[in-house]
Amino acid sequence: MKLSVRPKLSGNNAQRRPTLATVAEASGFSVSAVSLVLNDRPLARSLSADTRKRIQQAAAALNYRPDAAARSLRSRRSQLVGVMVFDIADPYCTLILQGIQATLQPAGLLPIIMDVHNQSDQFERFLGLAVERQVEGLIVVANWLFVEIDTLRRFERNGIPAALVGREFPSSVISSVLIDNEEGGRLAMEHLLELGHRNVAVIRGPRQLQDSDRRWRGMQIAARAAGVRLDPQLVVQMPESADPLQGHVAGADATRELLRRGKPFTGLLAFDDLTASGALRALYEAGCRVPEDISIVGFDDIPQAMLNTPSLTTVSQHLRQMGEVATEHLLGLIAAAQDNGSSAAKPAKAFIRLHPPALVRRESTGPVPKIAVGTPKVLRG
Amino acid sequence: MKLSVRPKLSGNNAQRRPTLATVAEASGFSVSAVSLVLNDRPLARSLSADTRKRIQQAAAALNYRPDAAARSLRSRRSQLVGVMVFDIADPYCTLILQGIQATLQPAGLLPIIMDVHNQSDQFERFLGLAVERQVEGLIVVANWLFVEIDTLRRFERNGIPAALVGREFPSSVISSVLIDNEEGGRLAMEHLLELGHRNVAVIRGPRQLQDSDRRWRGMQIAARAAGVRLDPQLVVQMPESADPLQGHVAGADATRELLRRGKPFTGLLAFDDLTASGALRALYEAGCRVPEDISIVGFDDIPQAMLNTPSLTTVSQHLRQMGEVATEHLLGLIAAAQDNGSSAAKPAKAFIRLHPPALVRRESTGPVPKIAVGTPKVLRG
DNA sequence: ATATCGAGTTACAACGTTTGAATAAGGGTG
DNA sequence: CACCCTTATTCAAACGTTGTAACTCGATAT
Repeated sequence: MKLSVRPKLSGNNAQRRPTLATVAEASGFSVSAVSLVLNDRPLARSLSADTRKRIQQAAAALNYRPDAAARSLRSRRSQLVGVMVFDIADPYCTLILQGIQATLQPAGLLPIIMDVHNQSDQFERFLGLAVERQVEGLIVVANWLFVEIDTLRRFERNGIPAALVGREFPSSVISSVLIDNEEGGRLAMEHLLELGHRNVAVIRGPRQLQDSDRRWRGMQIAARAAGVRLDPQLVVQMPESADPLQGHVAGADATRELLRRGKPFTGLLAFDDLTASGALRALYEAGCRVPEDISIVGFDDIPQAMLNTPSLTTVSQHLRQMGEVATEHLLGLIAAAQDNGSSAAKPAKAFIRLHPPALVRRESTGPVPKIAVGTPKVLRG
Repeated sequence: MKLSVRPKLSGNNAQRRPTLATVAEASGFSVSAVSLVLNDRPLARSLSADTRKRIQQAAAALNYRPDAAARSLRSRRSQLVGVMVFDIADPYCTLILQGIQATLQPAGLLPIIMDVHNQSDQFERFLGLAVERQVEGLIVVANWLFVEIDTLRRFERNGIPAALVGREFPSSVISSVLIDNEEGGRLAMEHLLELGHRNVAVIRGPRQLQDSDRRWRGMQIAARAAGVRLDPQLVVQMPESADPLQGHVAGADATRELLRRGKPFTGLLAFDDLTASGALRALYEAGCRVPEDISIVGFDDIPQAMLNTPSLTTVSQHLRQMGEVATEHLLGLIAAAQDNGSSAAKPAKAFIRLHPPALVRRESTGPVPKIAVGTPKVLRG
């Protein structure tokens, strides 16, 4: 072992992290051999067992860790996946994030999470970053994202595999995983109908959200099937808002509006759980009890739905699972992109996966009150 | 312009992303010149204005973006900061995260967020990843982190600048930013005392959390100062739990226990907001009204505190701000580490910053009831 | 004796960027 | 005209990895 062969390494004792060269020197083999062994490449099979052992020991002794930058540069694989959420403070997002992270991890990929806060400049910035970092894929949690559809279109160009969660997007390239909103709306309405409610109020979500219309359609279908008429007087529309947490006050406002209109109702379908919590507040102020006087159903099943008093009956989106499904799909896309490389550019047709919702019965719904029409006190008589 | 000089570039039309060489070829200057100009290096001043313009135009035309991997490799700066949270689904974390992200962004640093889920193997994994990715700094949101203190100690070794949020850590290297829990406890207790409450119950937090004891101490101090005795019968202890969201059920259980003991009380200091929401539930079940019968104070001021019915009076931690402060401090550490390089290793003494809390008055507290001692119905008579 | 082989191992050229040193062309000055 | 000083520009060597091509060195076949 000629120790003075690499004066730079032995001389420079400003203790840098060990590199392949360090391990090579320590073990007495070449850099190539070390790389082969530590990556368990097929070629490493042709190295003698003893060599492999010595290299591994040396690496362990030095606590060697490959440099991700060098590796990405050389292998053109960043091991990074960009994840864009519209607002990380929204509980809706975090569960999906957990699903994404859990699925990415065994694949050896690291998520780069970015909160774009519904701002299109942040959106641009993130796209730029994603390209610079050479992310291998992109996941966008987009249900409450108000960025113009056109900006999303930009994804298609750069050719990076991408998946959307919570929003359908007409594209030949980008797939979507989202809840079956129509079915969810149906479930919610059916639940109230089964409990005997006939006067059902509805708080429709903001118009810019795809979800709003679909849930509403599902509710209508269920009502029609049961031969129940939905009184237009009992339907209110939430205003547009860029902040999902505003749902609470919007829900309270909408409910007060309903009460003001004076039309009696015993059931209330809120756009989502935050809306429902706002409704709870408004009803509480008005002095009517849930579920004794009025039953409320939410949507999403965010963790807080369980914490409300009374806890919310809601339509579960299985958010974590949706994150998992989207990520699994993305992993497939990434693998495909890696494979064909320059061969037949098989574009792996985009698909849209509607995730089945499930009704979660909790305390905010109950049988229709027997006395009178069960309207709140303020409306009786 | 000799087009065939670089056959590799012009021949290989499997359209890769443009590199410096591409821009160089297009503009007719050297790679060095392009690099100099695009990075606005001092040396670029010596290039003619015309040259600079042409290079910039070429880069823009090609939509050139530097490759982060190559750049990190060469410059030994990853532009990455590792951010560890104990549970990304905890609203406590997400606000801090927003503060971190907002502060990191103008500094050109990208956070790598990792949810370690209170598991020590995840913790290890993250540390490994952070080293591989050569993160320039580390932020740990650690208030509800149960990893043994020893594992945290490992941070000190690797020499990466680090900051903790929400937990004090005896270290000469790692700084902490956390709420002044004692002051917070004091504020909460004083608030109830000012409202006239004399029989105040307390739900103490899990023993493993530093926060628990300190808040308790602050409460005691305030009580003593006012000459009010805290009845041990009115103090309950939350069990240990690795899941912060469990706080809700633990809070409900603790409150039921308080009611069971039969000692009348009109005020209740909960460990945190989730605990308080659990208390709300238990009191609701027991048929007593908040704040008419009993006043409740939470801690943290998570967004959901506002959404409760009634909304929670609580002690605000200014979570976003704490994230910002910790990050700013970390940026300083990083800059220092970059500067001295091999010169005097000035270790930038670790500091502990106690963030001042603030009482937020909402609906869950009110004046002590006049009738009787204001005990819940079940306890009266 | 030489050609052939395969097992074991290594040299070397990338990947895209940065940067100190080097070069080339003017433009005075002695 | 040899000198040095700007000004404008490029060279070439890294950074740590990876993977292909090539090299040794015995052993076996010709």
